[in-house]
Amino acid sequence: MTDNLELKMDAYLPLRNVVFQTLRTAILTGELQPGERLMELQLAEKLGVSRTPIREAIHMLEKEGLAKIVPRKGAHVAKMTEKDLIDVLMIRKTLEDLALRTACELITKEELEELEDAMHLFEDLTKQDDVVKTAQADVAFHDVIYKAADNPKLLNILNNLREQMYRYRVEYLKDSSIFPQLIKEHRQMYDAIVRGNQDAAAECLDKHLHNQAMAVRDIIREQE
Amino acid sequence: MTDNLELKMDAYLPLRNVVFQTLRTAILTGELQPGERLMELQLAEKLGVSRTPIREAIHMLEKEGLAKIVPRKGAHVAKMTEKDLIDVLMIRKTLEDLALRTACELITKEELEELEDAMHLFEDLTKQDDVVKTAQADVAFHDVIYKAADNPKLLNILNNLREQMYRYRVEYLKDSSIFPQLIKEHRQMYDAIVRGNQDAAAECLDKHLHNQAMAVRDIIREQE
DNA sequence: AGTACATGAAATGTATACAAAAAACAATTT
DNA sequence: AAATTGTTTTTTGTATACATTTCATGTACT
Repeated sequence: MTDNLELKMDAYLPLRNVVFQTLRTAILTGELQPGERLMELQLAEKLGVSRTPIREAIHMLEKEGLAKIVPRKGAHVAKMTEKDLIDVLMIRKTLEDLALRTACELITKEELEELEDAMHLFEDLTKQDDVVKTAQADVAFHDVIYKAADNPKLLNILNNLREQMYRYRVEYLKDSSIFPQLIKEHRQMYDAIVRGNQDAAAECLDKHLHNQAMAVRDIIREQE
Repeated sequence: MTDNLELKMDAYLPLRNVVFQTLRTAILTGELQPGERLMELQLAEKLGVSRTPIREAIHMLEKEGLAKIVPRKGAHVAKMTEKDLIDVLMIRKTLEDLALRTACELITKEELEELEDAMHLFEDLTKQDDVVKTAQADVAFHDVIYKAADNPKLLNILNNLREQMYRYRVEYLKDSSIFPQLIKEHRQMYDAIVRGNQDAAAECLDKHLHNQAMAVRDIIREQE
């Protein structure tokens, strides 16, 4: 339930993209909650545009797994059940493992430096109190790894899967007591990658994902 | 280049879905070729509808990886480079392995029968001369396996990835000399699943995919 | 000749109007 | 009171009109 969606008119982008980004952020931050209806006219009036770009943005959201469209009924913010979570996790685990191992083989010196920077940035941000930025920094850390795997399709799928869990995860990042654990996991993963030790890196990743999963599961359970 | 697209008015479906199916089939059969432009007005006139459902159908095609949209430039049928093929295959290999192993654990007696039926149907169709039906039967065989894994998201991703290669693969199925090999691979995979031997099944799958990949690669190379 | 710029055609982006379906509500019947 | 039907309202689906951008062509100027 929200009243103050507002467009950030980034000049030259098609309106549908601006609307998409606006709605996406609203969903990821929980401003638009799972199950909430996405009505075209209502959103169009709220954002001051016509229905057309709203429709197209909603279709884009559906592509990302953030909205569900039911023909002739309308759209709503996608809900995630515990079964969905298990399914997504199984895929993520498999693909993140692939990405990580590939990255271990292909990563360049420059990318290793990027990874180190991303790690430090995350650590610094945990000391401040900005959940959104901290979450973004965490994403950025993993992104460096994904990108090093040099497979855009894989990157795309992983981002999609991650995003579906992301909005539940923001909640979990509000609990700052977990930061030390996250920092430790990042460092272990970084070290393993530097050493080129795929198995060790994969093991870290597995734990990291498992922890995330447990946290998200708790939040999903609460919601029901 | 095609002139005779025609809508199959399946009564109660939203027009966008009908248009989507029409265009999808045209792409998968090669009627609309990789790189060919998808112009809204042109398609709208050809199919006798307005631009709106065409636009929405094109967005759906993009979601499936069959079309590429460039803002303010328009859309075209997606092209696949050799690098794309390698990337897609890496993901497919990983996820099909996951699906197969999960299926080995979860598959029911009924589904095993379905799998056997699908296998026989494929074998029968290879004796006739309908490339499209044969290809569909091959898809159906693998679908039974995917479905047994009981993970709709995984099913969805795998279907998408497969579809991206499918239109190149139709060409390759026209060469009927490869049928014996395909039949053999299906049988080996079926046997391995019946025995619950995950490793053996996975090995079959690997070969199966490898063969497909080589064939698609050749076709892609020809196109350049 | 070659570059820059103007012009026009064609395509996509957006808004709006109208049609059709679904949902909400009221009235009536059982 | 519950169920059913009919009516109104809301919402999505589709068509169309208008705005903007892009691309190609052609012309003027150096």
